[in-house]
Amino acid sequence: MRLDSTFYTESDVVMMAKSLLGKKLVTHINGECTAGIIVETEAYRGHDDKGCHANRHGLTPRTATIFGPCGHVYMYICYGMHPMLNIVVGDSGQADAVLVRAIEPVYNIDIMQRRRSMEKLSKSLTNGPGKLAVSLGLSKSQNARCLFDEDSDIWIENAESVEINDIYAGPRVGMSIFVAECSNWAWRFYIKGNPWVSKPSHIEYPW
DNA sequence: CACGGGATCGTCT
DNA sequence: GACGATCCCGTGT
Repeated sequence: MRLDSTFYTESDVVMMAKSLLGKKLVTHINGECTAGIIVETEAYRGHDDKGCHANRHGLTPRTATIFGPCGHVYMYICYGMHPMLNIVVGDSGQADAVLVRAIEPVYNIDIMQRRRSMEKLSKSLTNGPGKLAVSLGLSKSQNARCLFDEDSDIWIENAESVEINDIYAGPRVGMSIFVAECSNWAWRFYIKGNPWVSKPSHIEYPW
């Protein structure tokens, strides 16, 4: 059962980044269904966060999706080749989004491996934002897709319940600590001890 | 396992 | 024309 529009009415992007942990992310692309449990996320907030595309560039053709309605997907290409999956948070005009940084593969894992050209199963299948997007068959063509439309090719389902004590928080990845003070914000969240998390953080904040 | 460099191109200046 | 919310592979330990 895909989560309906009410799940996406949470307007606090940091709360949403934590709520998404333990949820099942499902795609149905080219007739192939694959899924993984979200184990790592990052929050990006438009109005005061220099790490957020919407803040750095304002409203442009690319960032328009972030300024659009909640529950839609913001896909963009990083470093010219890596697709990134984000979930838009907040009503139109509120330019916030959650980056999905890692999933634990759970359904049709062999198909996910094929998409990544991986013969043997290892954590490298989905322990990074570009990797998980490719494993799920996602590309920029899913940009602005609605997660709660019944005929959408990507959606989210309830799966595991994650206690607040099982969540770690730390600084986001890829933010230069010398450029902006928001690089210190502990807006990267992951399930404590999960082996599919993208990279260990040396500065971790248990609750 | 840690580190470093190269790949590669859409997007914005 | 420069710059990434990254990944992969090579090298060295």
